[in-house]
Amino acid sequence: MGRWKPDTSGRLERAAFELYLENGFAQTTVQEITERASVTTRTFFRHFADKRDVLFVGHDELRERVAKTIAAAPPAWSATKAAASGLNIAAAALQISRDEAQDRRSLITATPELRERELIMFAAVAGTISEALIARGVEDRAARVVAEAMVAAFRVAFEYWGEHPERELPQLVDEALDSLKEAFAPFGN
Amino acid sequence: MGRWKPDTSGRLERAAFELYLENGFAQTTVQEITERASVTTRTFFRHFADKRDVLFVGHDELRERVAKTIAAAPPAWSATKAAASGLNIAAAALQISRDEAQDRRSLITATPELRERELIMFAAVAGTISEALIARGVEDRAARVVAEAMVAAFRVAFEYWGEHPERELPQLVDEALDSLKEAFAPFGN
DNA sequence: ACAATGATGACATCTGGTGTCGTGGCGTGG
DNA sequence: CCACGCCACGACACCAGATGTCATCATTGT
Repeated sequence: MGRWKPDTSGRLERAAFELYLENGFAQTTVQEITERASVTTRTFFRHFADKRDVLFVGHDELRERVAKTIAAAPPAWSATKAAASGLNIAAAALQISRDEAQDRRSLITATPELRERELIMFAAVAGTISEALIARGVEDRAARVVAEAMVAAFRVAFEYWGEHPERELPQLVDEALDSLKEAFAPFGN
Repeated sequence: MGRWKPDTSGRLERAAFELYLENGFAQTTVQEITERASVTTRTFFRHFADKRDVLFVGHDELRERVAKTIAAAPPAWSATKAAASGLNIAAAALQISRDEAQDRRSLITATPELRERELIMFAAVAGTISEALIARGVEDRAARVVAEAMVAAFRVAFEYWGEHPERELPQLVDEALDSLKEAFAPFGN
């Protein structure tokens, strides 16, 4: 038996998530979280950069998977098709942990502070995708624009998923990307 | 002569902007700002929601102008063309106050806290454009996707403007939108 | 057995942000 | 011309998030 209970990080994460859902994000203090997890408040900030961070752990890892997927796409594929394959991985992952993902989503959309953080995360995803496209030979600025636009489509699909939880996220993403293609088709500009 | 010096809000805004540029955003305390503006710290928070807010005043007004421009676009125009006209207004406005806009841009990109706020602002712009498109008869989800994607393009152009201040922002926005059209052209999907 | 390591507790402190009440100049209506 | 209410700000108290620093002690490796 160790000096302290094991899995401090996990205990903090669960305690925080529970309390955020029970009482709301703003109404939850770090002290309450650490009391439930039986650590000091100082320890909380050793594991998470701030109160919001606890809701965004694991996204870095998912981003890596997206990047690898794009890198592994057949070289013949267009930039948009390669990027779309990456976004599909992310959508599928979220679809698997649907209920938890939706709970987190509700919290985030209800809290401006968390929305800000979410947007930073999506921006990071766009940055990663952009790099992956550049690695495939896409010109710099075009890569950035395409990555940002496609992440934007993903974001809209993700929002819509919150309003229609019974739908499947990967399909919603496909539909959003189709909207893009339709809107920017060369006629009707 | 009034009981207090006039234009408290303006004095605070200028003092804050100056100090942010002189010492950096994080290194500047609200107390320093209010001392320079000769008010109490409590007064600062009566005029601005938080320390970051001071750098984003006036954007609501610009957003309104964008919305009105889109609403006033010829009904025959496509959604993308109408939205583009709105973005051009914004780009032109920023181009006019180029130096100040670039100073603000530098500050924001250098400060994660401010980037978050900037993204919220762009999200608000996308929301406004989305509404304007819906008012023109565009279907809801398509409007959201198009608005977000085009704002994303604007954002990339704006970033690029920071790296190439001698270029003209409106033209950079056009180029970014062209990238979008090219990427989502129906061949090569 | 002993030293290095590393996670945590304990304590102090700073700063952003909010609630509340008092105060006095200004404008409006009688 | 006076009285009244409004409104911006000062003054004060207070909370919570976040950070720096040092002590502590199980674990691990030698």
